[in-house]
Amino acid sequence: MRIEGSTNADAHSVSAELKRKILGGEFQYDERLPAERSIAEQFGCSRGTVRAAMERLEDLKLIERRIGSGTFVRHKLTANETDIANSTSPLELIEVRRGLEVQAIRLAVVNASARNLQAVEKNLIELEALGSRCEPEDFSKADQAFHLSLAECSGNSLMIWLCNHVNDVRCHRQWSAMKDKILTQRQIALYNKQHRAIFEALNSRDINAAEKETIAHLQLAKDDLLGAT
Amino acid sequence: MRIEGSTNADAHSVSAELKRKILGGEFQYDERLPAERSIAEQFGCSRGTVRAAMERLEDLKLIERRIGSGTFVRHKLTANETDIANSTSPLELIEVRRGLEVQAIRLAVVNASARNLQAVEKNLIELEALGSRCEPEDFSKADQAFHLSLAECSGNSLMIWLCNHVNDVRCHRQWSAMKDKILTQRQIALYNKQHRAIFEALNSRDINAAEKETIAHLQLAKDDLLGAT
DNA sequence: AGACATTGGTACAAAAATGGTTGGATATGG
DNA sequence: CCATATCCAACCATTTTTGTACCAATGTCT
Repeated sequence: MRIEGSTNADAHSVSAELKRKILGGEFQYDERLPAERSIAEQFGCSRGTVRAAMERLEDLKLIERRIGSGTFVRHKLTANETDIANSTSPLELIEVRRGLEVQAIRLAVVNASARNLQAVEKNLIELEALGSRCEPEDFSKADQAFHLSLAECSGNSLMIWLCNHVNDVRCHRQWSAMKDKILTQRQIALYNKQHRAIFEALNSRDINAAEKETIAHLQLAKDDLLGAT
Repeated sequence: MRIEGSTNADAHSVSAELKRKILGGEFQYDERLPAERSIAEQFGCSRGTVRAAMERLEDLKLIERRIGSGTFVRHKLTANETDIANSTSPLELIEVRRGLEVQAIRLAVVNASARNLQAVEKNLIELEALGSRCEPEDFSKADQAFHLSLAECSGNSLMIWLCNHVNDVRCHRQWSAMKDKILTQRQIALYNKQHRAIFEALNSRDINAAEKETIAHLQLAKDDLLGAT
């Protein structure tokens, strides 16, 4: 298990995270990245590990490094990254999730194994442990993990695949820009209540309650989205 | 037989779950899986069991293992969406369509333009013109076009994109094999009645009727599928 | 111009982590 | 009883990560 921030990270996860931040626009073009030693401290790993990750990104032509100066973003995307993700608005995303995840929870109630439920509960507990004062970024990640573990319960490969890819969209720019506005302490607390309710319904195999709670959850997310624009 | 011990897992269930996570995209291409020892702990089984499961996945060319480095996803199938298609059963497909298309029709009732409705009607007329004696292959194509034009009405680009790709799955092997059994004259006539009902509901902007008819349509398809196996 | 701090680049050895392997103990079901 | 499967505890070979030290280039200050 890779847990961000709190524990050590290997070269793969470091490069993946940096890549995500660059492609997601968190690090703008031509911007200088933090120093290697600084990133190492931030990830809780050694400088050598960070350098290994950097070499990967350099091979991908995502960054350029200059001795004594720093590391700079030099990405040339457009071709590969102009996928559906970037042209999808957060509102469109919620509408699709409402279709997919409501059906997923219905299947989950029927098909979830004991192990599936344990995984969901684990993610739920981690999510709740973050508390309502956590960083929106951290909450968003844990929230995504929770919802994906719900999809897992469906036992339907196609459903899982779709939920995974649809949730990837959340990492992109338009959504990132709104996270800070929407994910206030108050809303996080509300969301967590709903997460708990969804899990309880699923755990007791109550299909109607599970569906109702999931719809309520996505409806709230949609309302928050509309309120923030 | 395997009694569902809540914690222990045998090689079969471990490999099945890992396979699902790979196919579902939770473990993406080129990503490193958790270490064997870590997976063993997670599943509450021994490392040997995990290794047995891994060997299965290696035989299936799903993963590649490197000493001292780790286990990596080598599944070209995750690279594009047509591959998940081949490993999706018709039943799984119907379940996903039930999620997507029901939501699509709800959005369609709200958002469909006059031009959208004309396109749907055109496809519907063509479908009906085929009659109930047509080739299953031809009906399937026209049916697909009709359903895609419904998705178009949603005005949600992500929804349209997903419905397009999900419907592509129908062109593949497992589905093709069943077409001839299911698409009898009698069933084609039934399906066409439902198509007409869906269009009428959409055209008169009756969201509840549209949803009800769509659910009924997919339910019938599901029942036929179950009956044919 | 010169001193100094900061940056990435390099080298090397110790420590840790990883998959691969072996042998024997312990069930479980035929 | 045997066959199969699982578990456990080692050990091996390889790779990765770490820690440390130092080098070279750059930027900033006096």
